[in-house]
Amino acid sequence: MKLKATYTASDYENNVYAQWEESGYFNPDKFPKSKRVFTISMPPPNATGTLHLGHAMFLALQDLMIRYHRMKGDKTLWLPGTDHAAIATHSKVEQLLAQEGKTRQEIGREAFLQRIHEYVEHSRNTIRNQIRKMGASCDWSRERYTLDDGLSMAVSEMFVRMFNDGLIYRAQKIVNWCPHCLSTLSDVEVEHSQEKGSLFYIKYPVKETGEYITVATTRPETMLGDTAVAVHPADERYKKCIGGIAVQPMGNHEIPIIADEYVEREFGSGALKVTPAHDVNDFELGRKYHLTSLNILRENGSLDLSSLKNRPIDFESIADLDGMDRYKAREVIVERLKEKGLLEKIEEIDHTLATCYRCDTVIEPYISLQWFVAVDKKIEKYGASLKGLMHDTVLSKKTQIIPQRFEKIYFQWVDNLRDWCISRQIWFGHQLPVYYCLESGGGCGETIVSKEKPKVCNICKKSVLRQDEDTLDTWFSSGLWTFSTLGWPRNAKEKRGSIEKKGDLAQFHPTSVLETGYDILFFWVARMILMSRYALGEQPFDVVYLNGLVLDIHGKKMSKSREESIIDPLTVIEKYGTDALRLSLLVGISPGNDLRLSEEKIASYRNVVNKLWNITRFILEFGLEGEAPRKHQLTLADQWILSRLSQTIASVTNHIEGFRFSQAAEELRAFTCDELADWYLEIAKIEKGKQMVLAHVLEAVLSLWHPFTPFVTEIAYQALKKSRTEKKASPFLMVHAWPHADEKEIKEEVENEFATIQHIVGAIRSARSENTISPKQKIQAIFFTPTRADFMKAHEELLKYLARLDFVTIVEKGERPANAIYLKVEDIEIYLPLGLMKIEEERDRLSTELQKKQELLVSLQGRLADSTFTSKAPKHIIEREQKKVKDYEHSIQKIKEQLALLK
RNA sequence: GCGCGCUUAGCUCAGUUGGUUAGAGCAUACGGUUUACAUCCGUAGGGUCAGAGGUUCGAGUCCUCUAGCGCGCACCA
Repeated sequence: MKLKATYTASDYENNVYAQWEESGYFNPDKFPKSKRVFTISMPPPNATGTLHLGHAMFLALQDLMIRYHRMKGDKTLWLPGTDHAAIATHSKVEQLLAQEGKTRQEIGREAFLQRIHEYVEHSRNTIRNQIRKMGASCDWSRERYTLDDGLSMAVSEMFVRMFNDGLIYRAQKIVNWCPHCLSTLSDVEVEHSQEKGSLFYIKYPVKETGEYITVATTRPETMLGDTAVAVHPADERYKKCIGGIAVQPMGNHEIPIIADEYVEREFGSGALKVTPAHDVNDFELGRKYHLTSLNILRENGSLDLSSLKNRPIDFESIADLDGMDRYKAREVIVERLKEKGLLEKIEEIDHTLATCYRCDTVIEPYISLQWFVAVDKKIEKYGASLKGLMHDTVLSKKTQIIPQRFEKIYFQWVDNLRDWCISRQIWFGHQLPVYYCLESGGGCGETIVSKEKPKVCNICKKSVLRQDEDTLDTWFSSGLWTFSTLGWPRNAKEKRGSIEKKGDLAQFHPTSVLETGYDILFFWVARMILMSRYALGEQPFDVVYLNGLVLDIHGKKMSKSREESIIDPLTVIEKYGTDALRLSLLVGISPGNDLRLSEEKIASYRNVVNKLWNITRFILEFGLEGEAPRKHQLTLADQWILSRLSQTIASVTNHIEGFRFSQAAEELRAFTCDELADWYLEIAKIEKGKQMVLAHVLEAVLSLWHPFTPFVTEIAYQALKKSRTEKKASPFLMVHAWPHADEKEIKEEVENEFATIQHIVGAIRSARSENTISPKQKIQAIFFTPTRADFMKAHEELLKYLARLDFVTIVEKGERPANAIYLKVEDIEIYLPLGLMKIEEERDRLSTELQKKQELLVSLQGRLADSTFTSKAPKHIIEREQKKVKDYEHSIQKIKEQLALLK
């Protein structure tokens, strides 16, 4: 195979992926003998839109782990899929409909769902192909979708079980309502943002005294639903009004003035209007004081005054507000209050605004009959509540979170969790497995919770049953993801209190690692823990690795930033290759910390990929059918690279096991570029007989890189394979054994000796550069070494070549040359006698070095003179410092001598 | 209000259990057609590790406080 001089990823990647996929090695069933199992459930991308850099990052991270474990010989499953993402998909398709001038209500539930399914099928295909573009080696044969029959069945099963255990209930409560999505939202789906807003001070006449009581509110439109005014019982200002009647001026509604310690005297006017139907706290007050709840909002956020019609108020004066949008109504009401002289003032304040996480619409607290998961209720079987199970899973380290600081955040959230509202009023999703026996059909009104639609009511035996039209929170089904995808409940049998798993569920659950962005820790990770502990009594995963978010160069979320700063994965893949993109998302990052990605960074990793390519090209051009050198024929350089390779294998493996992927890659890059390419391959150009070592090192290096840059390494490996006649080659690098760190190859002495060579060469190169001696100009060098003349002689040719020397003299004793550049490496003195040398500059250089060394010596001597240091520091630290003192003293002496010679 | 994170070279960021003179990539400067790679090679410059205090023989690393930035949670209308 002839390789091109530069690696052009787009020429190869699609083809390589197709070969991998066709080979069947993505499927763990191909590895029946493996004992250890490694599983990742892929976080299902939404069934909307396309792949963005966040996806690219998690795909890169997970594929890295998956490929590493597969090469290690583990039975490795990466299960892909997509999430129906109820509200997100729903509103996306509604938007598309709107472009055609239609609404979902017009076309009806059936037709609308059909439209969604068509849309989802199309975008799922797009997503699948984009996941392939990233090189993700997931098992497509096990791909799942949250609305699959099996997964839908799991959802119903879970709902019924939780209902039967009393963990799911229906109740009338204040919920978060999104007037745009026309649905409830759970607490996590509400975002709180600090905004500037107006606090309106409104005067309510007090009936008894004819005076006014001023209330403060940010939402004047809700005053129509006021059923009380509340003050603090000890507030002197209002004491006399307590028990009286205030007149809500919009419609002259007479409402009681009550006292409760909940009211903060310092905030606003110290008096609070109570609107039980539209505020959580007011709802509580309403319950406490048996106040009426007046719902005055429609689902779309416009005013609904029907509940006021038959009340003793002046309805006519407000009738025109009916149907008006909440914000318009706010303006109108404020205007009218102004006219009546009842608006005391408007104060600008900072307050928190609750918005929908999907559409940014301001949510309304809304009284509604909804379904909830009880998180505090004790479950007999476990002797703990769902909240307790969630807390325990992380506390007891059944699941470990990386980075650890998120454990604290997790606990804080779990411990403050309130019951989870799970019913949604949208059409797309899992319809609740709840049936009502219709009274209108002559039935008893019973609520029946059942996986299948019952034929008749189990109480009255009437058969007019209607399924609840609501659908479940999308995170309810996502919560089951780790086990519903593995065949739960079919693969789990409960026997005498314990659960017996079989099939995929037995093999792959609990999964090994859950890797996702920290932004869905609560939405998803916590819910999976809840569901798995409840359904299976075990954690869904042993480790949670949380990645940071990908930001643009300005530090903004890509999803929220301006168009021009968005990097599209497909575009950069086309330009730089998938491997380069993957590296840019894997290196220089740490878990839980955000990443600012620039195109320059991707380009720089494209260069690393290209380096790998050229290393392969160079080695292959050597021809690899050489004779294996016997051990004693290995040169210093050979032994050195083998030693360094083993060290690198050990270190990279260790870092990957410890989830320090960035460090693993950096060490690998340092080995590959700085040691293998810059030193060993250069030496290979003059030392012959390196074929076996080169092939061995190349194979190991490609293997180590494979989880990071699967494409280039696979192509290189295939080329390597072709140039060898070795029988035992693997069909793909993807399933090649992970390199083994051979401890016998690690030789400290060899590394030290080679380091000496490197230092000598480095010193000479540096001196050459400082004296602007062209690299092509060969110079001569004199080495003075009383103890290492043999060593120097042995490596004379190497030094000549690397340091571009034409004449070398090695002497053990005698006079030092005057007027030469003086260098010293360990106990080897180097003199570069040169006419070109500038004496003044050399003197400056030596003086600077002398001064630096002297300063270091003084500080070292000070440390060693300190008895607390010598008595408390460990022995090896002290010895190291003592050795350094000796070295410095010697160096200083030599530099002084040399300075004297320069006169 | 409670909590978390960040602050290290011009830029983007690493830095596991405290221990050589704190690292990388990019950028910059200088020099280079050395039988892979100019997507290259060699060399160099560049840091009071945000500030103050503390623990320690020793702190970028541990503790306390302060400042700036970012984020999460939270029912003050």
